[in-house]
Amino acid sequence: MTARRTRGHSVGLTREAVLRAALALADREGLKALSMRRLGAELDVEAMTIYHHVPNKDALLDGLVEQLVASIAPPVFETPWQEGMRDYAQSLRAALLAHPNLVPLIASRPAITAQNLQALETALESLRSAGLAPADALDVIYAVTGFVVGQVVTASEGDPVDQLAPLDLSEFPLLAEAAKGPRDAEARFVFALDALVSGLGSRR
Amino acid sequence: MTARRTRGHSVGLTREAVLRAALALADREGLKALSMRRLGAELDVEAMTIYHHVPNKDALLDGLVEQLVASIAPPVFETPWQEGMRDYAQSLRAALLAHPNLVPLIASRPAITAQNLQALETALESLRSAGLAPADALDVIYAVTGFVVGQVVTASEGDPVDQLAPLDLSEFPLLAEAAKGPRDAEARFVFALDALVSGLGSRR
DNA sequence: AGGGTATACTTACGCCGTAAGAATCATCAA
DNA sequence: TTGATGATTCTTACGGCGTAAGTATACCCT
Repeated sequence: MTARRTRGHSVGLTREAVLRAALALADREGLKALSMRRLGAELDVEAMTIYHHVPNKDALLDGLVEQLVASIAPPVFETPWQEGMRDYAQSLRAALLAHPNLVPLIASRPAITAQNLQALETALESLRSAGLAPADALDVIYAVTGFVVGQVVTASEGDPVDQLAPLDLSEFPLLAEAAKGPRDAEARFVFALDALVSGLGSRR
Repeated sequence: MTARRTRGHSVGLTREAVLRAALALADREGLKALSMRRLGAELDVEAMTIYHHVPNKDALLDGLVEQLVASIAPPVFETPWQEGMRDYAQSLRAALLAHPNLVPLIASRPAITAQNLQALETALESLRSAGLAPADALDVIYAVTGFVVGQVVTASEGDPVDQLAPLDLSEFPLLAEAAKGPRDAEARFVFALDALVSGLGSRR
């Protein structure tokens, strides 16, 4: 009854379609669910068909992080550059939090592609007009990028404070007291980001 | 000829021995090589035997990160606390760099155990005698820990500057200029760490 | 009309994590 | 001494994985 496709009939698969479906699947069901067979099913195609658009699974995963990194708006800096740097950090964090299941991927594969290098170069230009020498600018970008990744990674493992509930709080009085505050992940991030950026500013 | 063991003969396996062998294998051949069968071979035991000392593979991986986190010397803070915080960051970084293959693990699983919470509580005590209120102290520890993880994670993906070689440098003049400096990963880390810690200090 | 090329499918191999159960050993009570 | 009990290990098997190799079909250009 159903009009089953046969061999040779193109279904119009493209690398972009594959990556989009992979991203959707990973977002929806997690990285472990993202297998070639499962992704094939999602695309209504046999697993091996995907290999016509992506050389292997690692390349597919690389494609996912490349897409995610590319989705970040290229930062623009004015004088002083601190505010632009905070904006950059926030949008990087937002991009990561938009796809929490991909965070472990980001943390384990390089995201250096020609396009991303171009964005980096543009940022360096922008920072130079804001008064930062290229070497210093690179250090600053590097510091902030790593910082954001770290904050997101450690926070996405679950806030330590949240894990206190099932434990005996009385054994950890200071922790219990510290956890009383209304601080959430966002506030903590802003607090640390402000500290880092202001520290970077006063140092160079 | 060889004295082959048979069923029932205990080989004296313990959870600790399993974790040690797993760590050694992951260090030597990477996370992908760390399969239950392969680990069994390493211990001269069938794969299923391992399940008597560890409920499943995820628990084994959790054990690895728990061990790694526990290997960090509990930080001690005096007045002012900034120097102790830098020491803590350095020893955390050293612990991570000592097992680079585990970094993706750290980045994807919680490391909250009773022992680690105890270390955290101790650190909070120490920070309070150094003049920091518990809530602020927790924020600071949280900021620095995430920062270190992020620096290690992004740096262990390979320095972007190192990846420039095969590319056309003339397209990215500022990047090329910035890469000329003698900055290595260590120097970059210290630079960013100093900025963060001093920023944290001047803020509270 | 016919051959080349792109696309998709099929089959198969060697891995993986682990559920279920059988075999052997050490210990101890009767 | 014997026999039951529990601890420890090995064996077998299942479903899933990534992907190499080969096959079939459809479209396009001459």
